[in-house]
Amino acid sequence: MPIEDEQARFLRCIGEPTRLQILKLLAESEKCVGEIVEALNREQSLVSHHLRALKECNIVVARQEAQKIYYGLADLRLSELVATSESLMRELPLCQSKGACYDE
Amino acid sequence: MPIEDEQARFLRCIGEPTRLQILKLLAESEKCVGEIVEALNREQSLVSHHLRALKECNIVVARQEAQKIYYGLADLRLSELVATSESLMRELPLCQSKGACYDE
DNA sequence: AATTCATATGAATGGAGGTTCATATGCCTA
DNA sequence: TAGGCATATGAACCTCCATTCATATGAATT
Repeated sequence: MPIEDEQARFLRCIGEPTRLQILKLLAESEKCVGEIVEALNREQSLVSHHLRALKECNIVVARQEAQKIYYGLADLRLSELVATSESLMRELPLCQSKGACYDE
Repeated sequence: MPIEDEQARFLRCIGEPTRLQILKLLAESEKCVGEIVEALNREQSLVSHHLRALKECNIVVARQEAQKIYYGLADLRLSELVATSESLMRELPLCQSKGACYDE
């Protein structure tokens, strides 16, 4: 199977709202599961499932400390990828011509 | 809804194998539907559906010339995004430690 | 106007994956 | 070793979407 299959898997792993929020959190600093759960206000099992997906794609690395497990970005360039994709999306042609889009 | 929803939509639009192939083709130069169909050896309707998706995300722009419709990248930085995401994926930690992965 | 070429559209199907619920694992303290 | 805290796992459900098939639109040529 061509490289595009793996690349698509990689991009889709990043391209999920909750996981994007997690990645933006981890771009600040590594965090344990409980901190992520609190910050996103989502179910613990949901966060855990997403962290598993990110880990399987090697986007995130885990470090255990007592009961807690700290997650961090596997590579600093991942936060750049997230940031540049966001700014690029905002600047796309039709977006400019139609005024305000992608409001927060 | 937060910006992450739109960003996820944008990244998932790029993160599909067939669409990635299309984007890499269009990174060379703009092409009409028939050329893309021939290059990818996929059904015409499938390519058309994917071009529609890319266009709705403003990733691609269309230009009509007689019966043919030429598609091109909406922004040159999109090909950079595709390329950097591929090289970044290849370099991720576990990938290095486990030897060859993402073979073509 | 009819036919052909180029592309788009719509419905139907099948599969992948996000979310929730319930439960399991594992580490720590008393 | 019991109990509680932190995280992971599995199944079930449901939605989204990639693909195919059949058909429609539209432009060019005769």
